[in-house]
Amino acid sequence: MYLREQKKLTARLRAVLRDKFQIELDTIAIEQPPEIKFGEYALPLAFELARKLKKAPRKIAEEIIADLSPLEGFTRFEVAGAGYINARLDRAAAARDIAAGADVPALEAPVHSLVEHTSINPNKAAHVGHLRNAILGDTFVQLLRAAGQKVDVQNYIDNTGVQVADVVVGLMHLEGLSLKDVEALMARLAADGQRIDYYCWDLYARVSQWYNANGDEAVSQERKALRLLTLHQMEQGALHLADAGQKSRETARIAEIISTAVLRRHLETMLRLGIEYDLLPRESEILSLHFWDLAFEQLKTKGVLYFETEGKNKGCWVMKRPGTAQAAQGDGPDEDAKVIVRSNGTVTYVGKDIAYHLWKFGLLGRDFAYNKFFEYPNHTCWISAEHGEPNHPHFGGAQAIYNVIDSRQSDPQANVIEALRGLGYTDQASHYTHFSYEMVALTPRCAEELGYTIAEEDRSRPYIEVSGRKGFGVKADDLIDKLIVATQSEVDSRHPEQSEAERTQIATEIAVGALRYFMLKYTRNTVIAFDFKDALSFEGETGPYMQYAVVRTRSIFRKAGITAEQALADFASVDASPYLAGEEGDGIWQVWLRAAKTTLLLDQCIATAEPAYLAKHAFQLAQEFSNFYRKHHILTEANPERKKFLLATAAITQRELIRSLAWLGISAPEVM
RNA sequence: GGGCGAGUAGCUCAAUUGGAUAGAGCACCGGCCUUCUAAGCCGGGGGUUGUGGGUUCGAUUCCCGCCUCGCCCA
Repeated sequence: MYLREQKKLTARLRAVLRDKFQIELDTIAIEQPPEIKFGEYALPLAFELARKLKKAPRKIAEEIIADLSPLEGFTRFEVAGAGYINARLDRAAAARDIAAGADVPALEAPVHSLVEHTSINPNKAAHVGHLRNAILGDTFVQLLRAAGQKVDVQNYIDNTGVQVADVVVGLMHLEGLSLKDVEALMARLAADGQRIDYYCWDLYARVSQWYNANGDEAVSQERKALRLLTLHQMEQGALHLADAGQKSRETARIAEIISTAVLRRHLETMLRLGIEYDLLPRESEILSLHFWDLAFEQLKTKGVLYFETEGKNKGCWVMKRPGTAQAAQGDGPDEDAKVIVRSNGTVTYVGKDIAYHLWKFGLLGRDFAYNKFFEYPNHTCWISAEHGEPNHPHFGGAQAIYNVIDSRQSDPQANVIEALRGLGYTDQASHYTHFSYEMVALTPRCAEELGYTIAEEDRSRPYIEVSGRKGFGVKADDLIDKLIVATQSEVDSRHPEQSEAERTQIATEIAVGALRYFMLKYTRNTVIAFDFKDALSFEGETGPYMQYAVVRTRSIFRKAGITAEQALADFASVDASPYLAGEEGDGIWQVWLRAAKTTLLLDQCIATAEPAYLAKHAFQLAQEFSNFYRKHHILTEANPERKKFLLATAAITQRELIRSLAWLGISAPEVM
């Protein structure tokens, strides 16, 4: 309702400005007055026009107002402050409208989007930083789908990278395991109910330590050479080169076993939070299907890449960095250029990423093959393959893409976008969003709680970066387990009458709600300094607070003996105007107005790629309802008409809160 | 050295993208359970928005300088 009326208002304003002043404004700022008693919309545009028209803002505002009314749905317009135009809605009519149904955002044409998130190196357990990524990504997927978009969810897997190689080195050279031994290890871990990702977490940290060789430089070099050799063997094996040899095949096979098993664990971990994927594109197929060769041709033909013949990048294929002017002729080599193909012929990460992104937009001229990999209750997650199953969904060829990748990768991401633009794909480049976010770090106190020794200079810092290499961090499953234990004891003591299974179900929903809200309440470019005290909090601005508000509405309808839908239907015949007037009415109207803004928030979150706004919206709605709940006792209301109105207030709150929470991936239990 | 981001209440964060009296949560103090679930509500204290200038009707927001911190690139 709010968004629709807002659009109506701005459309009328444009018409008035055109007729009266012959002015077209590209954007009309619209906001809410500081207090609800001033109206629902505030327009500061008279200030802007004052200059252009050489008139006092108040005078302009008055002239505009004269032509604004009558406008259906609005009762009056008035000038306030130094020249604001405040618009008042017909509250009773608006309330009927809100009760009748949620407005859907107008969609020009259904867009096919592709969201990539999670993308954890499959060599260790997921940690809190990965949770932020996956929760942000998954929430954004829900938002896009709510707006009517067709969305593919992809989780890119770097299964042939140096991090997987490190774990392979650990298995083969620290543990001295053969391929057969690794298979036996996997079977043993499975039999003991141990998590392979946890095993790798420790091994990865040990290998990283081992490379240092206690500071013995010569030994260290030797061990790092072993890492490169292993990486090389993995690539050879992935390419099925005829001369790969037995050793490479075995190394590649171990890498595949481990990375696939760890990947499966990641999917299980994320599924605990309700996060699902459609496709897992892997680097091994980008290599074996020679995506790069096709991209390289395009890049050379269009002149995006050029062969450097001088300077430090001599012998490399390079591209100019975004924002820098094309290197001037005869002005020496562009030393700042980004190397895409090294002088030894190997392709950099950015190079492979360019090829992959051409595929995402359907511009590469080649496709993956696909196999089924993971079954969810309602759909299948596919994985890239060299030779796959004949019948598979179509992936790639998206119109808009969102890459949920932390802010440290903004430089390579910018390079990929620049390459697309250089190739002439400007439309695609402008629909390429690096959905960037800051890392999750640990507070020094949290690090000490986990048993890590903290250097003196780190102790006074607000946060310490997690490091998989050092095995320093909070594992995702550990955190989820901890949250469930905490909520479980609370639910057990509050609801002894419920069955064990029901209590566990409720505890899990609350734990997930707490975790997801915790990761979503911060705006993307805020570093989260993780602390168990904050993450395990269920009071104040938290997921459970909002779930509790919904539970209260459920309880009301249970005792009232009607459903929320009925309450809204019953409200259709009520004249709410007496209950929406005056100071008391202002307070209740606040709840209605907030509820009516959900769709506006959905729009804003998508436009800015910022889910935190919706998280805040849901919290504020819950907060306003809690306030209302205390003040107005619904079930004991004597006036039957007013009771219908109060029930409707609870019903629209419930409807909009559940809708918003669902997009955030937070469910609302029956009781808690 | 270059690029990006950040600096707001004791702490953790917001601020509708330049608008009306800068708001929440936590912590602290005081009050409210015989009424729809107290994981709640109400009240209180707490601010020179890092700093110096500039732009204008108006700046936490935009521009320039400086300071501090983080990340990326070399």
